[in-house]
Amino acid sequence: MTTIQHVAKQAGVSVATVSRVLNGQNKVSSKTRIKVEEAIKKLNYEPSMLGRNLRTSESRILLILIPSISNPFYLEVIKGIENIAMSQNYNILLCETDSNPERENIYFDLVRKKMADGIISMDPAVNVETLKKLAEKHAIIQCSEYAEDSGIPYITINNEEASYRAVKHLIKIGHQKVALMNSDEKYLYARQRKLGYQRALEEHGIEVKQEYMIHTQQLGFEHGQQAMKKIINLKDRPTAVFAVSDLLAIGALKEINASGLKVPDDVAVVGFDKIDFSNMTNPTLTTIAQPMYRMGAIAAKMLIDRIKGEQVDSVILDHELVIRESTLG
Amino acid sequence: MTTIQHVAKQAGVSVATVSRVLNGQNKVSSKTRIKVEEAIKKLNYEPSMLGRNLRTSESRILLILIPSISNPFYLEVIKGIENIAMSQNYNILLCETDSNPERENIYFDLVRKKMADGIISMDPAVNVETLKKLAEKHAIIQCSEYAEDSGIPYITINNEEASYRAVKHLIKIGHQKVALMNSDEKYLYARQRKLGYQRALEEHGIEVKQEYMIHTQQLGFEHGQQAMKKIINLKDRPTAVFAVSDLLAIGALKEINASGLKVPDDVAVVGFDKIDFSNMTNPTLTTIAQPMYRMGAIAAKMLIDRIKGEQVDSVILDHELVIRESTLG
DNA sequence: CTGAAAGCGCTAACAT
DNA sequence: ATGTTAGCGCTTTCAG
Repeated sequence: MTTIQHVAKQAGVSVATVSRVLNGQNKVSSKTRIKVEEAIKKLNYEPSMLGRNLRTSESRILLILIPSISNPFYLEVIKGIENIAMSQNYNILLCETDSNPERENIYFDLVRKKMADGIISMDPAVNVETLKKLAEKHAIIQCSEYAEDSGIPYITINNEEASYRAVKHLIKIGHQKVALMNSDEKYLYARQRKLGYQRALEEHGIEVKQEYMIHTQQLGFEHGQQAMKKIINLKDRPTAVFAVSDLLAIGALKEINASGLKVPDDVAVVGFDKIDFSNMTNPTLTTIAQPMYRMGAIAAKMLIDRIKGEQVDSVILDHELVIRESTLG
Repeated sequence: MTTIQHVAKQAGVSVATVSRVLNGQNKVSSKTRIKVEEAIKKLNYEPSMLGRNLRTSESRILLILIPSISNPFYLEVIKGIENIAMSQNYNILLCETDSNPERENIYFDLVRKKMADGIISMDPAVNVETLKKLAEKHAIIQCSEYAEDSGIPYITINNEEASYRAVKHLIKIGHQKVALMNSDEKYLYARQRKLGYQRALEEHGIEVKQEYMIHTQQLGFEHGQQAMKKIINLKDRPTAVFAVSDLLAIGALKEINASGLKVPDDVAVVGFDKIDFSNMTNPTLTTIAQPMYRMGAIAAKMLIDRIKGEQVDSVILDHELVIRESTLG
């Protein structure tokens, strides 16, 4: 392997000078710079990050914690993170926890062991206590999902408001019997979206029925199908469903169809996230758009600032209701 | 920061002994082992990968090159890679090239600079010459897409055969006018799947029409929609479409629907990959199932073996035709 | 503007 | 079984 030593010898300078050229420091005369550059080219030298990383005591790796790689919502956020990270010479390690504490701990170890410089946590199931502990010594940002009083900076949207608007839209187009397809209320976003749902109903004098609020274990198509099955079998069947994830909503669409009912005539459906696929279903899905890319980009910037030792403030981003066929007519 | 030195001092042993305990070597008496473990716990010591990595001259990172993170096909493969990698204490760096040579080069630099120990390339658009050059000094495996005579080990399925079976199925259920929705033929898999398409037609004495073979720039819903628009407007409209990706097929489904035609009665559709979505469409999509998870797992094993300096052989995996509603009736 | 030298945290001969 | 020591490849004072 060619090292900085070889280059120094070849160029007839010291390793320090080679290092200076490598790092673009201007304290090098153009004559020696050229000598060094020629040596580098001639020897086909590639500086090793291993040496540099040890010396500078950084890994230039950002860790991203997501529950599942299968949810397109995260993918779009990741794109935002990635672009900012790359532009600042950071690389990202995608860590899928499957909401499994054991896996989570393996990933946390990565930052403890200096394999990563910081964490963007998007996992609702993350152990907040561990996270807080970790945040004492390491740079951490919470993205989308967060623990309110953890003291760890976060970026998110106003879930309660978004949910409120989705349900209000359903009420406005004439629905009185609106079901909520929610995920487990141990997650903050689930509690927030439920609050918005309730506020919209109450504001219009509609009774909040316990049996209209269905919970799913996870956010996947199949879970949406199963939950929809329950809703369809309700004795006073709802005429509209607000699902807290497009994946659930799409599963619901499928199930409604399978049962011979029509969307939106028999049951209207609203999803959440505006994933690409939500525009490919038949009918297309009304949904809440989150600025996923921007959320990721800002989260990355926040984290890098944090790594640099700066103080950063939490951020709340806007959302938008996108009306499509599943609530039309 | 607590280092191995501190632990050694605290335990009253040498750093070598601490290192031995850390790496689970059995050449340590249980008495000293306990002393060391106590010191570690007391000092809350976490070994730094940075030091170890430099010393052992490895990064324990595997680089995965994919064209786009948005195609669920890759996600499933990645899960397979990830599981094997984690079990062997490797981490994976997901690198999305967007089929952009510039980005590709940035990622290649990561292995040149010892930031990664090896590469699993899944990018059809990869620069084969660069890859070959890189493979001289670094561990590389090609996954799914490959360059035939590059000398770089690969794992894939028999694309020609898979395509042949898909088209044969369409012919068997009565279709004579079968369109091929292919991607750019600069990609090997596109050429192979075209070959299978042609073979199936020829075997049944059906003329291969140039205008029945449509090409898309990328594998996305919208590209499938656009391509389907062209197919619908053909003067002798095909009654069946074989798309080389589920994403394209789902776009096609959407477009057929939008034009007022019915699947499968007016147009039958077959996709490729069996991504999760393919079972959520209406109607559900007939498709070729690839063993994505297994493909990833084996690719990871191959790469790690390669990193260890072992010789590995290329692998061809099985595929399967999954018949669903889009070709029923 | 350049060089000498220290040292980041760890592992692995080699010696005992 | 344990300790001593060299050194992985790099950056960064500190001198000159």
